[in-house]
Amino acid sequence: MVREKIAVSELSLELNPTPERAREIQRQIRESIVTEDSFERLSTVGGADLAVLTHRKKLLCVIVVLTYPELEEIERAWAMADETFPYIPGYLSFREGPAIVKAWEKLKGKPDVLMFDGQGTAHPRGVGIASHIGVALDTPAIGVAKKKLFGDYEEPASVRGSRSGLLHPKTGETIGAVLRTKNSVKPVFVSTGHRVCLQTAIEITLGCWRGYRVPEPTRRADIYAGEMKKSISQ
DNA sequence: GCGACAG
DNA sequence: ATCTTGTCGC
Repeated sequence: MVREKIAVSELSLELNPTPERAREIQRQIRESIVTEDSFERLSTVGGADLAVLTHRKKLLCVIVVLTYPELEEIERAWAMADETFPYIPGYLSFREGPAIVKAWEKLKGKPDVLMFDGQGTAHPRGVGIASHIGVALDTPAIGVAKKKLFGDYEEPASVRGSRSGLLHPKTGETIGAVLRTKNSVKPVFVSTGHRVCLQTAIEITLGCWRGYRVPEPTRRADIYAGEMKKSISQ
């Protein structure tokens, strides 16, 4: 069983996989995704985001850790990784994963749940970045994307907290939720990453609200990544 | 062949 | 993601 965990981690760290290889990795990762709550406590929430250093061909990842539900920052870590994979819809984790894992390893304390700027199970093959990295790190994770990648849905009511199901186009299975985090503002797409059920992922997303559409963990990480990028490229 | 298409 | 000023609405 220990051997298996190590094997999964190695899969996630594989760089520059061919399209076929990437699909094979996703098939295997998918089997390890846990869609039910599996964590002891929920007193901290982490948020990860990246900035691209185009000229240096590097990806800068920042992960912030906030207390929950107070949302007070207790740690911030960052790391840079070479840009070894292009952005291809459906394969985002292969591009951003390396930088995220490096930043994760720099954290003194790991958050109880990690929030990603992207999909979890709301993915063509059920393995969005939140699920892929969540499994690789074997940590609770949720996906909160600003746009849809896959699935059918109806617009949720305009009042904050309203939601509608994000369904698989073929099977009709619920793969995520379209959630209104702020009145009269475009909704976000929430889905299970790993070890957190959809219902809990929605609750956490709403619990991380500080008045903006994007929840605090990811929003803060995005701000810090942007500031760092600016100071570095000057 | 024509749209859709996380960051 | 990134490039970018003003502008419309609550």
